[in-house]
Amino acid sequence: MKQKAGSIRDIARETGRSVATVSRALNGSQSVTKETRDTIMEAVERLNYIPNPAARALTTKRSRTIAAVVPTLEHSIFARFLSSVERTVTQLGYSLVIAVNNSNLDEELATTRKLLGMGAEGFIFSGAQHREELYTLLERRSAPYVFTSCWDPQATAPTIGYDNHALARDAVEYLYGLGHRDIGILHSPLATNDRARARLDGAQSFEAADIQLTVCETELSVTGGLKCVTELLAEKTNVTALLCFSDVIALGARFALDGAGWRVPHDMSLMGFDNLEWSENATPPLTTFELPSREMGQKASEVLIEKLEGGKEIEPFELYGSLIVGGSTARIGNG
Amino acid sequence: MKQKAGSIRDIARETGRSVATVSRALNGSQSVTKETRDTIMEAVERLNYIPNPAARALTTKRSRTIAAVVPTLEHSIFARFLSSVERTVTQLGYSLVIAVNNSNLDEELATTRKLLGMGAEGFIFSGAQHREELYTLLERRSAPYVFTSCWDPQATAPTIGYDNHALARDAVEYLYGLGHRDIGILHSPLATNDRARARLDGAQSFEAADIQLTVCETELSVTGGLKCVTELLAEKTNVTALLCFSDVIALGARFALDGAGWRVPHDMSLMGFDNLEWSENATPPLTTFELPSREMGQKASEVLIEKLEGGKEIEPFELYGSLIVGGSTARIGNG
DNA sequence: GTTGCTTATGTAACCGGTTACATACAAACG
DNA sequence: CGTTTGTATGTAACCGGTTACATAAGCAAC
Repeated sequence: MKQKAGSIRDIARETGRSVATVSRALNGSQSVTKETRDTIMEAVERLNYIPNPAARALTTKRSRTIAAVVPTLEHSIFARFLSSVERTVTQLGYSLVIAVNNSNLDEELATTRKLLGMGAEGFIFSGAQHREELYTLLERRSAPYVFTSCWDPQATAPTIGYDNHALARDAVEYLYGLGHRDIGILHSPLATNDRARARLDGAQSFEAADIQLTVCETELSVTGGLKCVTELLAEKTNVTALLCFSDVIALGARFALDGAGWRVPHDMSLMGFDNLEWSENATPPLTTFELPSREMGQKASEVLIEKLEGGKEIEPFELYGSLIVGGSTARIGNG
Repeated sequence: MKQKAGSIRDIARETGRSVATVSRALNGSQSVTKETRDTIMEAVERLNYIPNPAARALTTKRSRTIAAVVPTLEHSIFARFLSSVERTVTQLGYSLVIAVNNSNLDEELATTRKLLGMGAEGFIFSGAQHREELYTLLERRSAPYVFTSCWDPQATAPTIGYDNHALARDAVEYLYGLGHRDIGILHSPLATNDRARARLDGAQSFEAADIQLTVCETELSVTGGLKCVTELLAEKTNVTALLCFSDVIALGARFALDGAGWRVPHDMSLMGFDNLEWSENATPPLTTFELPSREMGQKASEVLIEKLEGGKEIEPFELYGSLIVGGSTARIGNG
């Protein structure tokens, strides 16, 4: 039935060496004759031996596993980020365990406990807002962790990400610069997401006597954006530009505008956040922010692993988004 | 520095019981007095003890880890699938390790070897086309595995998925039924993807004397669809309907049509595959196939875990897609 | 009060690696 | 030639759980 997977002692017996020598050969210690090593490797190959990871982890106290906890997998922005985490982690000889917290901090805490109990050594979280117990738990186990998708040097753990507040402020400034004075802001739910909150705060921090912001909270989805804009258009509105804090919402907004016969950017400027793949291909292409998700995934993985390998302290690291100007925004009056 | 995480012997010492009793209490054996159990649990709580997963895995020979190997994480269709795998696996007390093979079978083989060496017990792959060595490897370690996103009772491993061939054939039949005789087919690369191949074969298996298929291979992306259709429109074409084997490609196609001033469905019918979130919200909504990704993720996880727990053999399982008729396709002449 | 049975707990072996320390043998040196 | 030094390998303890088996205590039955 379940044949016991060959152990290091089988290889030792097979080659007439001791387990210590086999172990050394496998781990590339240089105090092993080339000849011995070859004999051993040949047997390993032939018997298709794979060292038992649990046994190895037990002695070395290393599982070489990184855990990433994200709010959801349903949005490509996280998929893109995770893809880069996966690549980096794999390249460095680690594995990636992925868990979803459904934007629920208590669920996140429980999940993290499970992940620790599963052997995860380092943790990547989204955002800087978490349960106190989470920190206690991780610190007691001295597991390093970082926060991503945000930038805040004061946070409990090192943040590896971009400054949502500043980016949102820049977005408003950009629209203001084009002459827009009455701007609609579409953001995803604030309750469970400190990044959304930071963006909204950032937008509102832009000061000008004659600016007017109409804020609308909606579900983070195409449908959400669509509904929200449909409602907005139903009432008489003076809004000349829509700033969506996610391209997904912007796509919904775009559909709503199309459906109502509003032309972009002639009748309404439209701006997003994330630079998803479709954004640059839309007609007109969407003005949006390119967020450094890939760099973020890579950097977060690297610093965690450096910390695990060399004990090197993790420093917060700021990444920068860049404004991508597409044809979906226009100077007012010039639409 | 790295304080040694408390062990079961610490709990034993703390409570004045033996390690065996502590272990029994933790694992819910009923031959432990309620009183003893309470004492132990209290100490566990107080000292924040988490059993060492490696030690546990070493004796029980169980890691409770499932691995999912997908071609890429960059497409939401996989994210949606994985999201459901993650949920199911977590609910059943397992963890999910995710690996990406970049649509490369050799990379997949190497990755799988690594995952085995990391302790994964069960495997979920995409498609039914893999290296021979993969099967040998998994069988030698008697690790159960399933193929998803396809349906083929003859495959090397149980398939949990839908019949791409039949779905594609149905799609062509549907368009034919609307009067379309000259249909453009946009599919993703065949070389590395047996699902794409099955869909194309399925489309071509629809027999009618007067039907004409124009086949075009393109990258699986918005840009891919856009380029492909732009080229198609550049030359004079009689195609009246475009069938895209992915909604992502269909979105690119849609942008190309918009850009060239072709109205959907008046000048061109457009049909996709996947039913991504934006599809139903587009104006007009996209005609597409809803693929049961979530059910697939759930089912695949369940059968693997049942096999691991109870040794219950895994049976192939067919899931069904359903045609979603949107306004993007119309009877010819009625556009 | 001896025997037998049940139940709660303890002792110690074991899982499969890694590694400190011991050993054996060869080359180098005086 | 004896001693030193260095290199390749072996022996055995250890990591932190689980569990077969041993033991002890409690209780009923004769």
